[in-house]
Amino acid sequence: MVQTPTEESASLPKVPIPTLERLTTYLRCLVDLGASGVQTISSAQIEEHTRISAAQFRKDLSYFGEFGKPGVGYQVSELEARIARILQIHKLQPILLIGAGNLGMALAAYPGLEEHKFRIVALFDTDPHKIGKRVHGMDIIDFSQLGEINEVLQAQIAILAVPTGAAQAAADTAIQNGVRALLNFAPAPLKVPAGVVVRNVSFLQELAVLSYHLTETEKRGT
Amino acid sequence: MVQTPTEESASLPKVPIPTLERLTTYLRCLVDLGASGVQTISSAQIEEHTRISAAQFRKDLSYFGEFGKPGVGYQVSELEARIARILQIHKLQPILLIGAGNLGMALAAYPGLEEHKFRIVALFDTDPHKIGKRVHGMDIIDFSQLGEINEVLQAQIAILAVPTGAAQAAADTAIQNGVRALLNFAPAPLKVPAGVVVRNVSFLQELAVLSYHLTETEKRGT
DNA sequence: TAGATTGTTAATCGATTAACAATC
DNA sequence: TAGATTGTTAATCGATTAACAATC
Repeated sequence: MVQTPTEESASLPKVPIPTLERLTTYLRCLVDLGASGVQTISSAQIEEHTRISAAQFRKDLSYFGEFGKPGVGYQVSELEARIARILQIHKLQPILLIGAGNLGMALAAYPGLEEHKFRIVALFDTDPHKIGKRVHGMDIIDFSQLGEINEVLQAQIAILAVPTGAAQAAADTAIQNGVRALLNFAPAPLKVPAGVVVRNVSFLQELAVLSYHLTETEKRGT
Repeated sequence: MVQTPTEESASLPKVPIPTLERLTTYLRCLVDLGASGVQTISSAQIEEHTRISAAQFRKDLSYFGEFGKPGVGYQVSELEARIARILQIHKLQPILLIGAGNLGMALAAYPGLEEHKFRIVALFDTDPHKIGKRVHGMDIIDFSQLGEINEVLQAQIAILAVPTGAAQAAADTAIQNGVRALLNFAPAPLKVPAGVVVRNVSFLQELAVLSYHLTETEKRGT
């Protein structure tokens, strides 16, 4: 397997979103295995640990090149490094956090982010009572200063933890100032220009799906 | 259109998860429209508001019965009520919240839950420093008392906002005491018996997908 | 070489989109 | 009746699963 120069770009085979989501699961599994001294693993072992089928694992990796040796398996440390690189979290990934309410604060305090090379580098709010306060080693900054701040920080990812009504405006400002990817916690469908990616997280949606299944399983059981 | 007795059960046509997720979007849209006095809407208007195609909307509804009148459209109030019923949020849906850390507290404080008929009825933790404290009108209860508490409360949904290492044990206890649906914030794949539903929320997964797309859009752009 | 396990191709499954007959 | 819009069927698209030739 020769290290082709444009391994991950080439002809852009369009990676399915579910594949990208599973990549983080593999990565976590590899980190754990590596920490416990395992050097080499097979796709069958990945299946045991993650409950994701061996076939699915191999198919997922195939979007990005070749990673293993037939008859042998995968080298844990190499695979780990390459997946991290694919997800752009081999180096620290700076993030703007907009909204210093309950959710924003909880996210700012979440240690898992740093472990995965995501770092919240600035925390914005519009509430004068909050601006200037220190949270988790960061000052809460006036949202109107986002532009000048991000000229320095150059973050491309922003988390929106603002009320529904403020989400679109916050997104617009972020995008105007260099942000190209948004994690949106407000239950409002954002309009963004081409080239900007949005992922929505909705607790209500998740709970509603669960709630529906309560009746479903009831019926099947009876 | 005759109101068949078992409209939503019948032959269990297996509703796709994406359909259930979109149901909450329709519901929110209908609530908004209803509040602004709209009586009747067409699937085309739903598309305008939600960016979900009219065809998709009609297909989604078709899993649950007939809701509209050809040539006329849908009655907002009726459709709203029926979707709420499908999702089991026409009545208050009680929820146990396990873990009173930053995330747990933020969720306990989230007003959106009550608006959608979800109510956190008890908040558990194992930390003696937290037990007994009052948060948002609720006492933080010793996790070991979950069983006796839920004998009274009879909640079937639990939110797990605990550290990764504690997730499986917390899930097991919850399930032993009547919980049949879990919203899991820990990045660990839970093992649960048949009949129990789990939804996982992973900020890291979301951020990783975004992070990947930064390079992708770069390449396409160039 | 024989056994193991990969990467990939083909078959299956499921969800979305498009088209249209039924009906208000 | 003519126009609008539904619910459903068929066509398309995309992701997952299974099978296997290539290869260490």
